[in-house]
Amino acid sequence: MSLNPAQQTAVDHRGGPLLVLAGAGTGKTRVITHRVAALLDEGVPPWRILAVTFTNKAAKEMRERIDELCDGRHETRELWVGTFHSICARVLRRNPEGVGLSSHYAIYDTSDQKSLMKQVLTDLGVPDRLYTPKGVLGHIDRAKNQGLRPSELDQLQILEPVATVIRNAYTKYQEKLQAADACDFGDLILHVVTLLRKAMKPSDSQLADLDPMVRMTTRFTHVVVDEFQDTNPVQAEFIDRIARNAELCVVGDDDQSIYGWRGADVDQILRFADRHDGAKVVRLEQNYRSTMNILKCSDAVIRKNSGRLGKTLWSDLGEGDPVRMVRLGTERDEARLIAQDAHAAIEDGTDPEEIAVFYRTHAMSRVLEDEVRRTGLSCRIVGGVAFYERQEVKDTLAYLSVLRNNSSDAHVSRIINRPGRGIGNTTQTRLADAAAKNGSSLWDSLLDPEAAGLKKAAARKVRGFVTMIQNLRDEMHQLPLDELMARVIEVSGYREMLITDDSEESQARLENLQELQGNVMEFLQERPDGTLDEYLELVSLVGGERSEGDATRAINMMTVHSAKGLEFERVYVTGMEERVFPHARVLDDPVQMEEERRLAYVALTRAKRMLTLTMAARRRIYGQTQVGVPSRFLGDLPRDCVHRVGDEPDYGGYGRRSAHREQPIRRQAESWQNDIEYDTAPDIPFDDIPADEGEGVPIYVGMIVRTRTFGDAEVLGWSGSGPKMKLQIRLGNREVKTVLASFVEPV
DNA sequence: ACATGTTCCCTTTTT
DNA sequence: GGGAACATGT
Repeated sequence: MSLNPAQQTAVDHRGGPLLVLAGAGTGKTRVITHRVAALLDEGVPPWRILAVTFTNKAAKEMRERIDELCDGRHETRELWVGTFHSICARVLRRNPEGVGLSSHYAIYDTSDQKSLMKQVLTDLGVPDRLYTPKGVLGHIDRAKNQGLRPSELDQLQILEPVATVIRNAYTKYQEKLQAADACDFGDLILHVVTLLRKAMKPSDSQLADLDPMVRMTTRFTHVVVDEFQDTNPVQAEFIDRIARNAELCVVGDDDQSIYGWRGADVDQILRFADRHDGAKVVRLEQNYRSTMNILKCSDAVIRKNSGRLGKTLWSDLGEGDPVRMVRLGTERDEARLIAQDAHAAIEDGTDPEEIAVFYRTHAMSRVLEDEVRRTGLSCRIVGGVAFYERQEVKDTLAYLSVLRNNSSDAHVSRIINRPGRGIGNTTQTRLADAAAKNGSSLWDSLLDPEAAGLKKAAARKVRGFVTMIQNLRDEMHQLPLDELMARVIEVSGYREMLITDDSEESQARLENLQELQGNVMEFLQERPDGTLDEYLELVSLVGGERSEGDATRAINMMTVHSAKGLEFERVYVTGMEERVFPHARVLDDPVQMEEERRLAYVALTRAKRMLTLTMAARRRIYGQTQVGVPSRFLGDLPRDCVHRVGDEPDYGGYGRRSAHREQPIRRQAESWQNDIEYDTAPDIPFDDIPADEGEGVPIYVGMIVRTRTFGDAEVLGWSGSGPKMKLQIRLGNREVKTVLASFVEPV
């Protein structure tokens, strides 16, 4: 299939900045890959081209598709294709000294960050009920996303006295990171930007030619950025600086900006044309993915946002089936319905890989996974508890990390007593205190355990640990990576521990370690001379994305966020309820609500042929039963594109749940397969659902009740029934509480 | 030092 | 409902 005129224009444009506004499914990736291939064909050396994406998956796909297009004509291995984070890690690995790191620097993930910050807050003697590691890190992260260092923190306009605490914590946190020869995700970008800023003003122009960072700013003649709407200010600065001598082409869709919470700023794309003189703007509006019914629904949702660049997608794939909107009793029913419907579709010949189930939060995945598996289908959870987050995997990687960088306390303390070797809490605390007193690393204090005040027995155990690491370190230089990892698992006693403990869980962990070893071998196959540093960098950055090792054809399940960029024949979007999607936390913030709307837009536009939106009348959310008020997004859908399916109106309270659970779902699913329309509940999505019956006054969400202790409050949900019924209520000061229903009375 | 019990938060979304 | 951090008991 050849490119359409707009796509061709975007591929061909040369000589100035280019902004491609690419709606969902309009062939954005095609444009990028064709553009890169065309550049190569014109004779641009591959190492002068940089392509940046947001996820590793996207990077991988892009590289593969470029490879395909080039068909061996060019040395595509020399192309720089990667995520912001992996590109920056790569630059940093080559020039770490400028920001005080060694070339063995470790990359801290969220839990490493937290344990470090906990230490910082303790050192600073900050009241720990007021400042949680997570909260403080949130501020710091925000600062880093904007390219701000501790001294520039006032630009965030945090109020005193919080600002002072944050500033001190930020400063100290960076000191500790540096002492640990480590950096966090935010630093990867910010450090490189810092280096690039310095490189921009070389003091001596002759030396400048030799400075690797200066060369970095002139290296690339073509830079392409995907998903530009998701860039935050530092990332944008990084691009500007790295592309100083390059033709810059950014591709994105303001309607799909869903990472505002991570510091992404839609302004980057909205103002691109203003900031880059003579920028050409190309709009891609022909959608090759979805039927018109799906597009009309998507458009109806996104149209309500303000401040859009604006575009209208069209497709010549026909009207297609109506979008299905289904209300069910509980989240269990919802899951079951999806499982059965998917099952039926697969029996009709649909490829399971072309089926996807989306949810707003990870927590919702359990029930869905459960029911899908129960119908005998295999499913793949994309993201979620990532492989590299597993304890045994993290431990093994921590061992490897300590082998070449023992200054990272977080890693040393992670493995010092795992598997258990009798170095308990007391001992560890003593060692940590000694390290703190000497201003040295934890590892240094292990070298002289007596100095830390340890008794003989404890000191001997510590020595044993140190010797073990040192022996492994000696082996490190002689062994290939895969064998080294095997040695670590063996010598550390990890394998033995898992075998001894004969539980199912240990078995699974053992298998995970085997998978990890397979993973190293894969790495070595791809990069035969790959180093330990490179491997650890790779796994730290690949983080969330689970290895796609299992080749079984399975249904895909994921959050809406991780669905971006993907497409499926058949899509189910679950939890279409107020407080779920849109999420409860955005209800009173119009800005975040717009992002939520874009998120819904992303969800709907993933579907090619069949889109099903489901909601549950009652849903358990951390133990609490919440009443499902239909999502406002459902209300936005044009009625003539939608086919509504509701179970029989069920105005029973939660107490009747078990009776309800017996049959309706099966009946429902059959009704679909027989294509019988259910029109019994025409207006479901827009009615409030009365809740409890038979227990005196009916209770419903949004009802105002009076309490003796807290005053008037709004009912958010309930759990239990009869005298044990509990209500979740929001007080006048917005605080949420759970109280016994008997404590309140209607106003 | 480890096993067991208890409380507390939690949950938006990811590199 | 559930996992992690803390507390207490052996």
